[in-house]
Amino acid sequence: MSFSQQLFHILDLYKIALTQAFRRQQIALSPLYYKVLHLIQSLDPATPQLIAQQSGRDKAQVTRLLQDMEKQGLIEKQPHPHDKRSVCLVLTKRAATLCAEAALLVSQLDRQLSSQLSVDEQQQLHQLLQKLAQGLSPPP
Amino acid sequence: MSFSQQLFHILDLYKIALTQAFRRQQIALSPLYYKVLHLIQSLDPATPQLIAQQSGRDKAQVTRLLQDMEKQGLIEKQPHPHDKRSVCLVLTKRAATLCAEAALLVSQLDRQLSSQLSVDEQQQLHQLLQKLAQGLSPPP
DNA sequence: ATTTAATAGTTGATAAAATCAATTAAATCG
DNA sequence: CGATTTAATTGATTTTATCAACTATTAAAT
Repeated sequence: MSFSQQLFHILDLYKIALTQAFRRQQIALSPLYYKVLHLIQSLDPATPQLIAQQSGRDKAQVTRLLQDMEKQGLIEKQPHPHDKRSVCLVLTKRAATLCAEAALLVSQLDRQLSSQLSVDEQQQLHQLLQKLAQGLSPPP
Repeated sequence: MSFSQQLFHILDLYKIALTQAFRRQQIALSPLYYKVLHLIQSLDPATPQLIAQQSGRDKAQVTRLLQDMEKQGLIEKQPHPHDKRSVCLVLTKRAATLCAEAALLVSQLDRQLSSQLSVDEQQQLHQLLQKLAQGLSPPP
C-alpha cells in the first residue's frame, strides 16, 4: 500500500470520526466550516484571500462560504485598514464558542490518534510528515 | 500544528499535484474516478457494495458514479454468479489503459513523496501511519 | 502623474461530490 | 414458509468545487 493510499485512508477515517463527533455534540459545523472558522481565528488579519490560500480552496468558493457564514451569524466583515478592496474577517461570539467546542473535539480526536504512539514516535511522525509535505510543495 | 492539520495539508497538496499531473498527461480522470477504477481493478469480484465500503462513500453516490462510468464506457456490469441482486464490475479496455497510465503518475508522485525520506524513514513512516489508522478504525 | 498591469473580492453558470430517506428485488434465517 | 437482511437503485436535495468574466482598488512603469 502506497503512502498516498495510506494517507487517504487515514483522512477518510478521520473525516468520518470528526463529522460524527460534531454530530454527537450537536455542533452544526462541517469539517470545512470548522477549518475556515479556525483559519479566520488564527490569521490576523484574516482576509478572504488568505483563507483561500491557506485552505487550498478557490476564491469564488471562499466568497460564498463567507457569505453563508455571514448570513448564519458566524462571521462579520470589517473594512480593511490599508486596502479598500479587501475585508477583515472576524468571528462572532457565537462562532467563537462553536469553534472552541469544536476545537475541543478535534484535540480529543488528535489525542485519540496520537495515543497510538509513544511520545518519541509522535515526534518522529511529525518530522517525517513535514518532510513529506516538502516533497509536495509546489515549485516556484 | 496537530497531526490532523498536518495530514489534511499534505492531502490537499497531494490532490492538487495529482489533478495537475493527470491534466498534464491528458488523463481525463478525477482522483475519485481513479480511486474507484483502481478499486474495481483490485477487487475480485468488485461489487458496488464493496466499492462503497472500501472507498468510504455512500452507496447511492457509488451507484451514480458507476452509472456515469458505464455511460462513459469505462466499466461494464456483469451478472453476479451467486447473487442475482448484485453485479460484478469490470473495467473496459479503455479504462484499463487509462488506469494504467494514471497508476504510473501516481507511483511517480509517490516516489516524489518518498524521495524526501531515506529507506529507513519510509519504513518508519509506514508503520507509524498504520498505528495511526488503528486509532481511527471504528470500534465494533 | 497618468496609463498599465496586477490584485481583492464578487457574480454567474454549472459541474462534481455527498447525503438521506424510500423503494425494489433477491437472499438468508428462524 | 414468512420475516428480516442485504444489494442496488431512485428521488430529492445540499454541499463543495470550478472557471471565466467583471468591478473596484492598488501598485508599477514609464
